Amino acid sequence: MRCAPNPNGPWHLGHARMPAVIGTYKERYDGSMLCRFDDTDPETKRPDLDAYDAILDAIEYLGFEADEVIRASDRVETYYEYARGLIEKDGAYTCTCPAETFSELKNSGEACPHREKGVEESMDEFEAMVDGEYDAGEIVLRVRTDITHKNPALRDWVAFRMIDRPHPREEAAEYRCWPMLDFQSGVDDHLTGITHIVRGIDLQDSAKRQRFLYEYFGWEYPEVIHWGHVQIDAYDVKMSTSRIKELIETGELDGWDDPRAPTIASVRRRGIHGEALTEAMIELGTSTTDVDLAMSTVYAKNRERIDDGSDRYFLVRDGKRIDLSGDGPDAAEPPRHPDHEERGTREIPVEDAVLVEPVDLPGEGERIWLKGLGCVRYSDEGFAFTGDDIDAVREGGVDVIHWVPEEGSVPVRLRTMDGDSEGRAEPEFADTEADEMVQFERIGFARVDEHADVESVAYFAHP
RNA sequence: GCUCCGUUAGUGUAGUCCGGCCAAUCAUAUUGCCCUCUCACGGCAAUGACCAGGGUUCGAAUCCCUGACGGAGCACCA
Repeated sequence: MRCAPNPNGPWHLGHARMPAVIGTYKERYDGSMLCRFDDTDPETKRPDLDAYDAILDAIEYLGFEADEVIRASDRVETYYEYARGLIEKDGAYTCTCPAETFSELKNSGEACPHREKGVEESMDEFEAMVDGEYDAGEIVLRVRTDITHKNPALRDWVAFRMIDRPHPREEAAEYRCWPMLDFQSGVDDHLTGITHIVRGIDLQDSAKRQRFLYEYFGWEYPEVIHWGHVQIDAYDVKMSTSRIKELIETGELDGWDDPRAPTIASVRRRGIHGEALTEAMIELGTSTTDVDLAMSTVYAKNRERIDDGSDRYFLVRDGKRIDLSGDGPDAAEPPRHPDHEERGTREIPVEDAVLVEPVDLPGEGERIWLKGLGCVRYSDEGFAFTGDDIDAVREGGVDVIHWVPEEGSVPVRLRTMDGDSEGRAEPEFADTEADEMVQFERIGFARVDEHADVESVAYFAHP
């Protein structure tokens, strides 16, 4: 099976589906995965040189490795060879009709005058195309199918066209005559021994077009299935490479890994495991209808993977400072993980003030339990220890909240899909390492990104 | 306009090919209860679907027809 990305930019979340599915099938049926970069359009879908590696990296993140990696732009001579073969079989002809003219003829089921030209003339003109003697738009090589086919999409489609702009890859910069997807992909699928093709419904007619090619060459067409588009809830940004690129250029997104971007790089930075994404993609199946993937499914799968390993910390966002008085402990020592006593406890020293989230503030005169520390009563003087024991909580009268000490807590920027929020975390949060997953109690899981002098940065993964 | 394809709970999915075992599976979501010094994890429960109408049949989510709705292609993009 093959994954045939166009390296015209880093991947968005929808792209994860292909490697997820074919990687899973490959493992299940002992198959092989080819990653073929279909980079045959230096103009409209111009390859991005950084994207080649970024895509391979994304595949690895999703939990797979391609058995073989090839680039269509390295194989142009091969495509020329098969084009010559096709012309010899009288299966293709050069055509100088302007696109619009041909389109009108085609739609009324009429052949253009070039269709009847001889093999020799087409061959000569094709060689001239290869030699770059034409400019873009002047000439194309068409596959002779059935000009009266009831489906207009299949009538004499274009196999090669001229492109003036050099390919960004140095190795391919000299070519001016480029194959279209249907030709290139069709030839490659056969040559590389692809047995099963999975692709989007937008390419439904592709298989039908390529069958004409396979017919001429006497090849057997692979099994092919088409799936619908994936949309993901939870994002305001449309899942489109060009759209995301645009938003980054205008500065509305910080980059491909901005938490608001529906990209692989983004969820990766948030600490979502590639395998969680893969599993969610697998469960979507391969139906031809459009599907909506709920991010909550991805989160649920990720939570299964990270909950056990994520130590707990307190983070207070937009903290409100409250004085603390009365007779209480000097420090709280809550467990690092409620299910793993052996990991020990955190130490949170407290002096005479704490920060709590504004929404957690109890009403005047009411009690609240500062987790790990004790019960306090709120008044205009601040919090005062009441000396109640934990039964106050067990009996249901007092809510438990998280908090941080005013002294010693560390500033944290929490980057989320809804924008950044600022807060302070308990002192030991400073000891976590970049890339570590933590759970901010009563907030959710986050990936530690960096500890800088001014503030620490964490990326919010999910509740 | 021409040509394809699809429609099971909020979301995804199983079942549809070979009609009965389907008063429809599983996951996720939501809600409630239990556990708990987190609104995590875990346990229990509840909610919620076969697009519509005809036909065939003893029997239809499953077969046939019509309609509605949705998607895709008809590019010198992939």
